[in-house]
This record gives sequence, C-alpha cells and structure tokens, in this order.
Amino acid sequence: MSKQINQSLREWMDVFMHRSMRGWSQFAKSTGLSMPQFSILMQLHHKGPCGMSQISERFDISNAAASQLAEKLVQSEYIERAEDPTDRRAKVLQITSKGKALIEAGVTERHRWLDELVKTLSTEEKAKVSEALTILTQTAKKYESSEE
Amino acid sequence: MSKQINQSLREWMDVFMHRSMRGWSQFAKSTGLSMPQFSILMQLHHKGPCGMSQISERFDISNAAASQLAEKLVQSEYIERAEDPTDRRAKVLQITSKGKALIEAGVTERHRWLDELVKTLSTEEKAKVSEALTILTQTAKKYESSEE
DNA sequence: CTTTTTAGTTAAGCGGGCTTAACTTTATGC
DNA sequence: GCATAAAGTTAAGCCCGCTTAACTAAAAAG
Repeated sequence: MSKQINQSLREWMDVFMHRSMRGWSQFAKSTGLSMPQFSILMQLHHKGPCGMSQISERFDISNAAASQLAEKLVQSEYIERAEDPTDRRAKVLQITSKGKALIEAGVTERHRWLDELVKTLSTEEKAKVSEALTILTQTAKKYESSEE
Repeated sequence: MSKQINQSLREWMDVFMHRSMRGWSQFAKSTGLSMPQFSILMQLHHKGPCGMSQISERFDISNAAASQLAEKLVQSEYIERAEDPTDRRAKVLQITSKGKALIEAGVTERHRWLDELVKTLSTEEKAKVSEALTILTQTAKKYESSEE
C-alpha cells in the first residue's frame, strides 16, 4: 500500500513536471524574459514582496546579480523597487499589476492542459481527484510552514 | 463541483510547481550543467534517443545551437552521439549511463520531499491519493498520446 | 546524373547572467 | 560617537547560449 502511493505519486509528478517545465520555459521565452528574470517574477508573485537579499539567497546568486536582474525587471515595469521605510539601506521589491498579469496569463495557459484532462473525467472521478489534491496541498502547506 | 476541482487543481499546481521547479534548478546548478544542457539531458532520459533536429525543434532553438549544446554534453560524457545507420547525414543522441545516473539522482532527491509528505498521511488518505493520482496519470498519458 | 533539399558542423559576434571588487549609504555594537 | 557590519549599486571581465552565415556531406527529386 505504501509502495503503491509512492509509485503513483512518482508517476504523476514525472508526467506533470515534464509538461509543466516545458510549458513554462516556452512561455518565458515568448515574453522575452530570460529564465532568471522570469523566476524572480514568479517568486514575487508567489510569495509576495521581499528585499534584494532574499532574492539572492533564494536563487543562490550574489547580491550584485540580484540587483542587476531586478533592475531589468524594473526597467520593463514588471516589478517596483521601493525604499524600505523601516531600514533605509534595504529595498522592497514588489510585482506590479503588469507583472501580475503576465504571470497569470502563464498560469492560465498552463491550466488549459489540466482543464482538458479534467473534462474527460467522470463526475465521480472528479470528486476523488479533487479530494486527493486538496489533501496533498494541505499537507504540503503544513510541511512548508513547518520547515521554517 | 466542476468549480471545486478546478480550484483544488490550481492550488495544487501552485504549491507543487514552485517547489519542484526550484528543486530542479538548484540540482542542475549543483551538477555544473547549464539549464539548456540539463534540459536536453532530461529530455533524452525521458523520451529516449533522438536526432539533432528533434532537439532543436523541441527546444525551439537553431540546429547550430542544438549541435553546440550536444557537443558539450558529449564532452562531459553525459550523452553519446552516433551516426544514424539508416541516414548517414543524421545523428542519434543517446543518454549514457553516467547521464542516466545523474538524472536519477535528481529524481531521487526530488522524491525525498514527496516521501516526507506521504509519511504524514493516514492510511485512508494514502489510499485516496493513490487512487486519484493513478486516474490522473492514466488520463494524462492517454491525452499525450492522442495529441500526436 | 545533376539539382535541390536535408542534417549537421563550425566560426564570428551579440547579449545575458554571474562573479569579484570597489564604493555609497544606513544601521548596529561597544 | 566611532568602528564595524549590512544592504545595495556599479563596473569590468568571463562564460555561455544563441543566431546568422558559410560549409560539408548525404539523401531525394527530376
């Protein structure tokens, strides 16, 4: 039983990840953004505003690199870079509505595939899948918050 | 109901994709391979041997670019480049055992997190998740083969 | 059998990401 | 207050991926 769930998770992740990674990199390319720039944008969309150092830490690059990438995103108006009112050395990076729209367009595009899949499921199957994914997502969120 | 499954799919994707993409790019970096090189390796591992043109088509780059990337992977012994016996203009790219080992190490690392999640599930939850993911995977595979 | 098309390679050159190093500005520790 | 540490920025230089263009070699078309 334990073996079975491992097996099914692995297979699903395999299929899903290949599809997903390819889709995202194609989408990133179509926007004209490089992958590093795009990843930062995703990060800001996903986790909300943060400072420059969090970016460099998260992506394991130097402060200088983060600063340069952020600069380009500011230039193209996908993010905003403001002074942190509580510490005037620090900056607060935040996605703009233009940036948000871009990422959400990507998400929507990625979802089209999932929607197609769901369409072919029976009502009963839909219910099962929905319940299972909710369980997984909840568990994952708990785990993420527990690891710091 | 249809709304509910869309919602749970979206949330699931949000959490799992971020985690997974981050993990892969960290892993790729740790191997010293660039993302383009790593992606080609993944592709060869996932879909088996193919020619140079399929690579350039798949990743939407020029033949020249594909050739140069492949050359580097050959140099580092992650792939083999042989002459296609049925068409002496063409080449057959194939992952080596060294390459396979590398990718599989990455997969294993990615799975560690999934295993942690599964551990915290009850027996009943495991059964539900397992069943649902099997449904999804089967559906996805059918869909993939139907789209060409 | 010649012409054209197809598969791949090679080289030059551009642009991007990244690092190190030097610097500015602001906060912290004593 | 003064020294030290921390957050970002800027510039120089390297490596890498990518494109275009020129080329080789083999298959297909006529």
